[in-house]
Amino acid sequence: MPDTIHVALFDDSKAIRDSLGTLLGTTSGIGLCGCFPDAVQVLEKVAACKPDVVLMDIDMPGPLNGNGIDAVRVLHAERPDLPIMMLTVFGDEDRVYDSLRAGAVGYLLKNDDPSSLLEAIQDVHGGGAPMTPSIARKVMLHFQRQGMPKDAPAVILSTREKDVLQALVDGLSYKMIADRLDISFETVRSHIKHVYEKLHVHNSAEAVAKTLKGRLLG
Amino acid sequence: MPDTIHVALFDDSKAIRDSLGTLLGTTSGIGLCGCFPDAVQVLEKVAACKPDVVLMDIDMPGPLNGNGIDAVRVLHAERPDLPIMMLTVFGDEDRVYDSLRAGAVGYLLKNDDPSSLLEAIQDVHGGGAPMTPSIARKVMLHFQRQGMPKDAPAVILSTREKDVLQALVDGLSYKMIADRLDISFETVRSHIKHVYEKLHVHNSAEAVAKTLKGRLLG
DNA sequence: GCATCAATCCCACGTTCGGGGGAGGCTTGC
DNA sequence: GCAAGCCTCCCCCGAACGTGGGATTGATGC
Repeated sequence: MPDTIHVALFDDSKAIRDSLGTLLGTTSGIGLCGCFPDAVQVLEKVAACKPDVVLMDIDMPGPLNGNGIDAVRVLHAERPDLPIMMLTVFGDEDRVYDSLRAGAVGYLLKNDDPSSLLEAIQDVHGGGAPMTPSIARKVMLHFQRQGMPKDAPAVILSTREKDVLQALVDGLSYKMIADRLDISFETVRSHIKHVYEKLHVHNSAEAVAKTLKGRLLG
Repeated sequence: MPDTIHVALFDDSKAIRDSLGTLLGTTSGIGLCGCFPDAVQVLEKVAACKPDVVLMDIDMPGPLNGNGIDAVRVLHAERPDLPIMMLTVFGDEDRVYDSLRAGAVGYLLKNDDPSSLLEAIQDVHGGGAPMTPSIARKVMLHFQRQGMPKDAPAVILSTREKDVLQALVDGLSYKMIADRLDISFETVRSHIKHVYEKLHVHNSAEAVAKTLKGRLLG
């Protein structure tokens, strides 16, 4: 049966392993080729059972610092073409996001209904990346941030505006900026107000982040 | 009615405008605030009808080089917080992908059933980014491509301290950080106090700068 | 058992920011 | 000439921040 999708499952919860394992093992078109309570020596385990798709619990205790994300990093580095899907619970978006950065291609909720799970596995095996809109949005933000390689500068700052922005990046307070540039406190505020408008930000931290990530300054 | 989502629709097909417009106009919780056959002067049109969400046909003729993607670019540059969703047909993945690069946050198929459309609009308005697995996978590839070289941490932050620091980099206020991490405002302040001590900084701008320059976070 | 530390929460206090105005002088370009 | 943009300065005012003290719980380590 060449069109059977072989799945390896990593989860420290026996209940999950049992229920998910049974579901996967009894579904036509999908076969459970390995089932593990931890991800130590994940490379060896994967090499042994040769899965097409890996399901990895996002929250697994173990020597790999307490979750499955490091296992994803290791596995993805070694086997970049092997799709990994995270198992998680509702509301754990930050770690899902970290997992995606580590190399996972998607995730599914442990309490999704069976048909969704199977559909997601087929999506992944078929080259897709199932994710919810809110996760997708986080990915999009980072994706678009570097979307423009060498395009227009996008934001045009005046000389003085660049000066105060640089000073912000250097961690100076408004008062210290005024001193460095030898202008009044109010002028500093005025420039910063304009910078915030142009960058579409609302505080110094965001301005600095956008500046450094977008290389707005020399 | 503060909980009504105001939608602006751009599509050159009268049939689509009529059917979609009627659907949106008659759904409670959603209001059609503008409906246009082209995207010329898109900024003015949007400014006039003040939508919460923009629906943009991906394939619209006009002076803006033949599709709605340039309109997205223009609109997103000026109004980065205004979510734009593309209207497309099945199998048009490359242009959907281009749209996402241009700043759209999601897309929907013109022949999706009405409930999916409405759900997607609500997703987008709620900060999500609805997309299909195959589109998501394309995004993921580029997203993971720019894996960063990991240097020495130099400074050891606890898990929670990294969380709040990341939130600072994202431009959030203390209040918003408390909300994101589901902890109290005071706890956020406490964590940030410790982060500042460890990084030897005295404000958020400096902390963000040191973080991004030193690659202290994943 | 005890020390340590991370993580959570609280209070008080002054300082700093952020956003909303406005205004005058200056150069640049149409 | 006049609009537009930049640079400079000023006011008000509320919200947010930074720093100084605490406290409690739980896990970890010796």
